[in-house]
Parts: sequence; structure tokens; C-alpha cells
Amino acid sequence: MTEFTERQKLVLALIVRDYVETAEPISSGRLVDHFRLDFSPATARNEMAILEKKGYLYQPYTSAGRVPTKEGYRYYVGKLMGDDRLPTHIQEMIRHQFYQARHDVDDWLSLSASVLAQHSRGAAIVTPLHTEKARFKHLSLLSTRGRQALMVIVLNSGEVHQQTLVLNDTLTQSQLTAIAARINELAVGLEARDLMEIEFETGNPVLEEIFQLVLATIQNLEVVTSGEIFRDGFANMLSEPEFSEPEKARQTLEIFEDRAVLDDLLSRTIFDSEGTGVHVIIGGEDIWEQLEDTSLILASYGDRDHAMGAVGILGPLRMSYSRGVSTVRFISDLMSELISESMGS
Amino acid sequence: MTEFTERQKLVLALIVRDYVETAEPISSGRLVDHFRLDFSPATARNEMAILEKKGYLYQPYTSAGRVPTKEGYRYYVGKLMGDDRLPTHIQEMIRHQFYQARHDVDDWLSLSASVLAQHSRGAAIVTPLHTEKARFKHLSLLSTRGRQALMVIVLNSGEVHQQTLVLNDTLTQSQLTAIAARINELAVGLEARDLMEIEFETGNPVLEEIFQLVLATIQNLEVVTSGEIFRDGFANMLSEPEFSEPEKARQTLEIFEDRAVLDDLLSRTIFDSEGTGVHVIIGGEDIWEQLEDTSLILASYGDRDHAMGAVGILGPLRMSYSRGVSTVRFISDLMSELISESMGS
DNA sequence: TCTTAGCACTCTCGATAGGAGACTGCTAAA
DNA sequence: TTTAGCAGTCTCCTATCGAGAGTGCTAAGA
Repeated sequence: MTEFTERQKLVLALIVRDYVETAEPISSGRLVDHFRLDFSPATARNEMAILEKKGYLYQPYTSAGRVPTKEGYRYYVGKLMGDDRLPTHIQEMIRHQFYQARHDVDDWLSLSASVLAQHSRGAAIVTPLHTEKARFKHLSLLSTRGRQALMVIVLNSGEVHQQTLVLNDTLTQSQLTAIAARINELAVGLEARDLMEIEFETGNPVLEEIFQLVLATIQNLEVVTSGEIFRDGFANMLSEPEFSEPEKARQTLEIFEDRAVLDDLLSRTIFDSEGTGVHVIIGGEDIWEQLEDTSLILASYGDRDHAMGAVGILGPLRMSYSRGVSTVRFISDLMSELISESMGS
Repeated sequence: MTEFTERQKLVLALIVRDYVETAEPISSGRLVDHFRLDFSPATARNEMAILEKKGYLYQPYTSAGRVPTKEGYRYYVGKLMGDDRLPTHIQEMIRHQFYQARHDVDDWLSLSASVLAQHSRGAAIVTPLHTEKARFKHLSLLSTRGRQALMVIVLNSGEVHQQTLVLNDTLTQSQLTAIAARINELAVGLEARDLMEIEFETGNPVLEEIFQLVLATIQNLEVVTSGEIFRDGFANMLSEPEFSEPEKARQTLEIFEDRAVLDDLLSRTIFDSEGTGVHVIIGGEDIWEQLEDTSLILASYGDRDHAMGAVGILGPLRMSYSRGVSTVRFISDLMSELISESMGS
């Protein structure tokens, strides 16, 4: 990678910052003026020409100001952007909101989405906790109505999965409790592949039916990212000028609504990263074509030994990366902290 | 209400249908031509002038074609629109999809949303089952991780509510099971107000803490529409020309993302209607100002004696009401049928 | 060698104008 | 009561033009 002089880096950084705010191409005059630089517009123009030749800036038309390219954003995020923290009073405010909702972990998730959306002004995405290795801990069966029963499976990681079953007969709660107790006895602590080995001497068909369902559910858990994805704040994005063409807005919203794409992105974030760092995906990084005009800032939370989830935001290329990264980082740290706290000592 | 001649009704109906398709003001010439009417454009113009004077049509500008007003749509939906059914092969297709997902009632909900969105080409909204009178049936406590425990409450209606608790101490599964058993003993069959009367002789603080939470949850259930709302297909709406101005799209998306508004609308639909009919809310009916430019088609499902939920779609005023109504009606009937079936005999 | 003033050049954007085309309402005849 | 004919109106498209913004280049200055 080509290296730049300090002044070139400064010019690039300022153009990114200014463009993110104004959404208008930045001219040499404006740059020098607005940031009170100690060199002249002509010098700035020379630097900008160099940055453009190297592919970090581009001109919408012959005599317009400059706009960062994807490469420009990437360089900015990687090398130029300081790692800001959220201001302390905002951190306090957010913490306060979370502690008010302290009894319900699910509330934390939707609260995360809402806080992320509000502070980053992008669209927020949050997934619940999820483990790779599903190890059976406990099963509960609840009679709900008629032939319906709710099956709740708890895994060792603390991950909860549930499903409403429609059985062949109506069973009472005590019958269901008995069946659940029997399965718990046999299956506790086992992984899916071990569960398959269990032989049933009982000729009880109901028990076997339910057991098969438990088995299927656990196996399924190891493959698919489970649970609901919490979303919020897409409306924010429609205010951005890049979505004034409805076709572009539609395409982006389709990504946001499409579980398949999100699952792919999020699961890579959760399991592929070494550290707990924040991932910034700018313009799809030439892997996801649909994301050409959008950027994502993603981070995982939880801990590798138990279960992890992901939080993130989605915005136009021209988004405030520093605000986004600091918000996402803060929320993911906060979630990790809350979860580890609630695991007790 | 003023009555119209048959021909006036015909003209109104055709204008609505044609405008819904083309999104362009309908001229007298186009109308006669396209529908091969046996009167002349001049006659059509006269009728259109009358319909405009009565407030059912309007002209975007002096010499443009006509567009239906909200009143026009309302008259069309109320008196002119036939009650079409979905084509049989589509019905079969949808049924097939539902029967494939027959083990999980929650899947039915998200499937409903997806099917509604796809067939109506609008944005779909689906709520889970909900009762007005919450009567305690069964409680289950599951140890998940550390101090966290999952509380699952089943009501007599079959409605399930759950919450992750963060307790003061780490409890084992068997301790939790014992506590749940104790509460079940005391509380089965009671309503929230009866639950409040129970006196605790036990000096067990953990039991009392959990009991208070159960109580709070049940009381809460009677007030708030509970559970997640399933949404899908907002991207469809962005293709409509009425949302080419991003500001309008943003406002509409905000409604779609805002639980408060949806809860209001949906709970009215569930509990205020006499029959199981389909409600069409056009332009907010002068009650909801935010809905001025949108229409909703809503219906409830389930049965009044147990629990009900709502399904619906949201679209621009210029939406295909006949397709919308037939889709919503079919889905709500199908859901009712599936749920009553699964209640056994 | 690096920086900067000066200047010609390019391109967008907004305003203005004009004309084609689409529909209407009205009038008068069938 | 219906309809042909017609004048009138308004939008929308296109073309034109000038102002303004910003650049790249050149040549002079530090």
C-alpha cells in the first residue's frame, strides 16, 4: 500500500469528515476555509489530485469538489479515525436505561436496537445469544391449549429455544411434566450426536414423538442462526440524501428485511473474528454485491466460552464511522458486561 | 348519503380500478376506450363532474383526469367492490405452506406475515394471540445461566408469556422447579386480582420475589398488547410511486416501526368488532392523522372465547383493496381454522 | 523544490420561454 | 338525454442561456 505524507492524510481525513456532515462534494476552497488550514487552496488542490490519482477520492464531474471513494473510507476508518468513545454523560444515560430494564434479558436486546438506531442514526440490527456447540441442559413441556404444547429447551450456554408443538392427543400438564422429567433424566449434558445414541426401551409413542422433536430442534440449532433478529430505525436512513431515489432505498430495505443476508453477515462477525473488535464493512468489501452502497458496523458480544450474539448498524457509505464505531463498541461492551454480571460469581 | 345512478357507480368503480393499476389520473377518453363503454367520453365527463361535485373524485389540476378521493375509495370498498376470494390454486398453495410448518404455531405467524406481504404487495403486520382476561394456568421456571432464569407463564387462553429474570442468587434447576410447583399450587386458575389476595406465610424471600414478578407480569398482560409483532414486506411499498418522495416514505415507515400506533390500531380491531369481518381503514378515517396517506386492511383471528390476534396489511391509499381484502380474509380464516383444529376435540 | 496567485476552462444548476399534448367544460345539435 | 365539436387551460418536456463554482495549469515567488 502506498504511503501518504502527513498533509495528504490530513486532507483525506478532513474531506471524509466534512463530506459526512454536508453530503456535498468538498472543494479545495471550502476545505482550507472551513478548517483554517495553513496552506493555500492551490496546495490543497495538488494534494487532492494526488489522492484522486491513487483512488481515494473522486470527482462527481469535471469541476466539482471531491468525494471519498470506498477505498478512501476504508483508509480513513483503518488509519486515520481516532477511536473515540461516547461522551461520558451519554454512556451514563444509556447505562441507566439498561439498568432500568434489568430483569428481562430480552428487553436488553430490543433496547440495544433502539439505542443503536437513535445514537448512530442508522438502522440497527441485534441478534440474541447463540452457541455453536449445543449441549442439552433442561427441557420443559407446558400444556397451552388443546393439543398444543410449548416445548422449551435450555442449552448449557443458557440459550433458550422454544417451539409450539401440535401433538396427536391432548395431554394434561402432569402428563407432560412426567414426560419432560423422563427426557431430562436421559439427556442432560449431552450433545446432539450423543442424543442420537439413546435407545428407547419404552414403547411409549408419545414420549418417543417428543424426543424426536427435541432431537431435531437441537440439531437444527447447530446449523441455523436461531431466534429473532431485532431491528430498529430504518426510518432514520430514509432521511439521508443517498436514499432520495426510491429504488436505492428499496434495495437497501430489502437487505434489512432479508434474514438470509443478515444471518450470513452476522454469523461471520460472531464466529470469524479473533478478538472482540468492531468490524466495519464498507460497500460490501467486494464480497456482497447487494451491499455496494451501504456500510455496516458490527461487533459481537457475550463470551466465546458460552454464547455470543451480534449487534450492528447499517448505513449509507457516507455515514459517521466514528460515531457508529463508538456506539457499537459501547453497546457490545455493555451487553457483554451485563451478561457476564448476570451469570453470577 | 347521496345515491348514485348505476352508471355513476360503474364510472366510479372503473376509475378506482384503473387508477389502482396505472397510478395515473383517469381521463374520460381513456375510460371509455379501455373498458369499451357504450356511452361517449362526453357522457363520461358529465358523470365524472357529478361524482367530483359530490366529493368522490378529484382533479389534480384543471385539465387532468380524475383520481378517487378518500371518500371515493370508501364508497368503492363499501358498496361497489365484490367480495372476491383468492383463486383456488393460490389458496391451495398457501395452505400447503402452512401445513408444512404445522409443528410450530410461531412459524404460522411469521409465515402469515410473509404470505400477506407477498400476495397483497403491501406491508404486512401480524400479532400473536392475546386475551383480555388473563387467568393463570401454569408457571415454569428454568435455570438458564448463572443468576438468570427463564419464567414461562401459561394462561388459560393458551397464551404464553415469558421473561428472563435476573435473580439475586444463583439457584439450581431443582430449586426453581420446587418454587414453581409451590406457586402453581397456590395460583392455578386465578385472575390477577385474585392473585393479589394470596398471603404468604412462608418467610422465603426468593419465593416471594418471584411471586411478585409473576403477579406484575399478569397484571401487565391485561393492559398491554403483548408479544412481538411480526412485520414483513415494507420494501414492497417503496416501489409504489406515492413513496417517491422520501419524506412520505419515511413517515409511513415510522408508523410501521412504531409499536404504539400499531398496538392501538390492532387492539381496536381485535376487540371492538362484532363479527369476524375485515376492517378497511382508509386514510386514517380522520382519527389517526399520521395515517392520512395510507390504508390498512385488518382482520382478527382466533375465537372470542379464548384468545385472538390480528393480521393486516398497510399500503398507500391507491392500493388494490379487493386483492388486499381477499388475502387478509383468507389468511385470518386460515389461522382461525388451524388454531381451532390444533385445540383438539 | 515546494508553494501559491492568477486565469482560462468546464460543467452543473436554476431560471425562462415556448410549444406540444392532454383533457376538460361548455354549447348547441341530434 | 346524449354527443360532437371546440375553445381554453394547465402540465410537461425541451432548449437555451447565464451565473457561479471549482478545477488544472502555468508561471512567479519563497
